[in-house]
Amino acid sequence: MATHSSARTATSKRSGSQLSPEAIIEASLRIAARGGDDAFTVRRLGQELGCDPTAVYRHFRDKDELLLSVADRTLGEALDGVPHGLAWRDRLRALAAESLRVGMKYPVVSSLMASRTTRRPNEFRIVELILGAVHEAGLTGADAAVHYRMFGDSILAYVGQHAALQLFAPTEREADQSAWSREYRLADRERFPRIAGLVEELAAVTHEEIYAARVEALLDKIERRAAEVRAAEAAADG
Amino acid sequence: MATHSSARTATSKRSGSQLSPEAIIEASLRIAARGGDDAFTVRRLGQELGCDPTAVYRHFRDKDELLLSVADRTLGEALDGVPHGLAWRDRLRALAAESLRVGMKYPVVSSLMASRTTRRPNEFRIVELILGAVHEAGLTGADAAVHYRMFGDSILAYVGQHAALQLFAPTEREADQSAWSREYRLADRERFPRIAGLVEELAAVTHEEIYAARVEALLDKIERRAAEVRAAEAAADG
DNA sequence: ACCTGAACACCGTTCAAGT
DNA sequence: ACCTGAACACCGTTCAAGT
Repeated sequence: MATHSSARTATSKRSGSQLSPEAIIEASLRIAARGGDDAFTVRRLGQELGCDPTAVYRHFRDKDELLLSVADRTLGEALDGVPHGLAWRDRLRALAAESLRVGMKYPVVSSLMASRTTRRPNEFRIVELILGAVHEAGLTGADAAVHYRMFGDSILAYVGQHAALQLFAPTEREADQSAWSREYRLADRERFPRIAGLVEELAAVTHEEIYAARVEALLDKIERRAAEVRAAEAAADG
Repeated sequence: MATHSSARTATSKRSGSQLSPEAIIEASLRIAARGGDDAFTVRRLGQELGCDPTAVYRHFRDKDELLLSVADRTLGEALDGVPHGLAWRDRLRALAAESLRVGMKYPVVSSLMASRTTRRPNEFRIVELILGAVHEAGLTGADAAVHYRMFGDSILAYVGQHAALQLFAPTEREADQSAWSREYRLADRERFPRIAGLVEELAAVTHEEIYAARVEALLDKIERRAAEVRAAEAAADG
């Protein structure tokens, strides 16, 4: 009896099952979605799994390797939200929207992945999707490659930026966000006439508007580049 | 004599001068530019200043307040690199280039600022510059505000993304970066035909090309939106 | 008035010890 | 074969004590 007493006091612990990479990834997603200061710490993960924090190192070389696996899961979740049968522009638009939605669901993950590649299956699927879309738009070869990177890297950066903001302690986030309606409202009209003249408009801009403008800028660029190439080829042929 | 012995053994310490916010900011810039794992830690800063690490808290409420002051200095450095007399497009292009250059000079700072505002003088100057440029492009009111945010936030996100990548330990950065020439080269041709077909082009894309495509996409968007508004106004007038 | 330095509550990770 | 838990080398920050 004495030998089981510590297991007794934490009845949720272990539940008889062995730890597995799968279980660790799923627990990571749960705590990442729950948010908070310790949204993705090894100790919090051990708590969620009901085991010693360091047990994770039996299944993943280090926390970074776990992060990449977890992140690839979130990429899959975003991908699954993109409907089939859309034309290239709507397909990329949907991918951008899903990436933001899922990214905000697991902000600690997307903020850490803003400049990373998972090099795992779901990333391959997303790359294939974007390459298919830019091909459908009319880009080939090096043009397709550059514009794929432009789109993919930008979405990653935007989502990571949004997510990092959400991770902030509410008080600091508020200070950063309310800058437009507070500090900027007090800007010296002599030195900063443009700011002074647009103070109301600057305070009224929403994240949705900004994200839409960013995504549309990228889609427009792909479309225009394809038109440029077509025009050049027509000129060469004629 | 005994009372001075500890000061003796560290002759570079204090050098008689009081600590000041200025001195702390400049020391922060020096260690941030030098890079490394402890590029911006309180302990490393104390070492650089030749004083106890916690002395910094006499002059800044916390590390975040110091970060914002340091970041605003880097914004000023970027701004000073933008030549006068350029037309709006070249002015924004120059700002984007200088932001990247300075951001990579202090990667630890720009990676931390990717989703932040400093709410300090040099940020006001940059906002004024961008607003002036979009106004020159032909945007007014809410359009000017949204497209300013689109441009400003995107540059911040791109530079932060680049900087975060550079901060990585070389081995991990290499793994992430070489993905295109390693993992992706091994992609299954059946499942990922687009990737397989563009493997060489994907591996050959440079950061400079990607950054140029991203920036030009934003500039094009501003120009096209202005043209749209002009066309709508002409239609309403005629 | 300002700086010091021990201390606290955290991190990720290692490793000898358990089972 | 796998997990445990003490320990290590770090963080940012607080606070009583020095000068």
